[in-house]
Amino acid sequence: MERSTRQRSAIKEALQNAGRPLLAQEVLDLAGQTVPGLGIATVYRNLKAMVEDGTLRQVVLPGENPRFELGNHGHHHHFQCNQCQKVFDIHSCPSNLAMLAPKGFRVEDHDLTLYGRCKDC
Amino acid sequence: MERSTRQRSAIKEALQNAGRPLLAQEVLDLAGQTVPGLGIATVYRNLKAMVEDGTLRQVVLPGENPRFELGNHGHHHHFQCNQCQKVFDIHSCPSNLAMLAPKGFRVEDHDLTLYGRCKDC
DNA sequence: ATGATAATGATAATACACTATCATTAGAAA
DNA sequence: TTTCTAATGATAGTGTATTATCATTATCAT
Repeated sequence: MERSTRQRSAIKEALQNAGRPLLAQEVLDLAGQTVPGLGIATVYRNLKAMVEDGTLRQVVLPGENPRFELGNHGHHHHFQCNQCQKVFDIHSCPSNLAMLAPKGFRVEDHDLTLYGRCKDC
Repeated sequence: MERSTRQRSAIKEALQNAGRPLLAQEVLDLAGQTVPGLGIATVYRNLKAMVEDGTLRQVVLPGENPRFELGNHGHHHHFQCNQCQKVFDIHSCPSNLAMLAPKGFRVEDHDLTLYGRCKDC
């Protein structure tokens, strides 16, 4: 992570352009259009490094492989399309979730995933 | 699944007594107290069969291996303790989640996980 | 432009949850 | 109790996402 490379730029650009969390394989497919021959090892290496330095954040949905999105978003949730399986950001958030927990349980955080049809499906 | 065995009974009993979703390994640990020598293959075999016949349901939280709980609960959500990692049922459910989705997205279902400290931690 | 070395790409290796295999054990019908 | 065979337990095998290895390439300070 000391030198700037075409590969790393293409990976970050792919995430920016997509505007939604991408699987490692999706990153390879998209960034690979900019940098032909891009290797999957390079994708994993850079995704990992960018998560560690805070550039990216991992998005893990139930039963799914990790996805990656830019790390400069605030707290938000996700929507997964039942048809195309793509994941989208939802920038609103329900309140009062803490009161759902049983007595004696302290709520510190939450994860919410909505499922349905995206606007393209 | 045609004969009744001590192993299968112990597995189902472990889930009933726990009253919360268990990992396959947790099922082995608990049911293994009733049936010494219980094998992990038997646990997986029976969990799979019981999910298929509806006796059990799989509970998958983000980044976690599948857990199993009795299948006769209605729609509900889960709470995971940040300390002991155990998962508990939450039998209430927030409403109006559908309105969180962007225009053009149709919401059909949702998953909610609360995180924090359970009453024992 | 050159040299030092970080980064890449191909692919072998790893990790690990889960499944298949198969000899042995044990339900349950007769 | 005998017999048939489903079920079990030990363990080898599998699938697959991710990581390590290493020869080669390309960045960038000089």
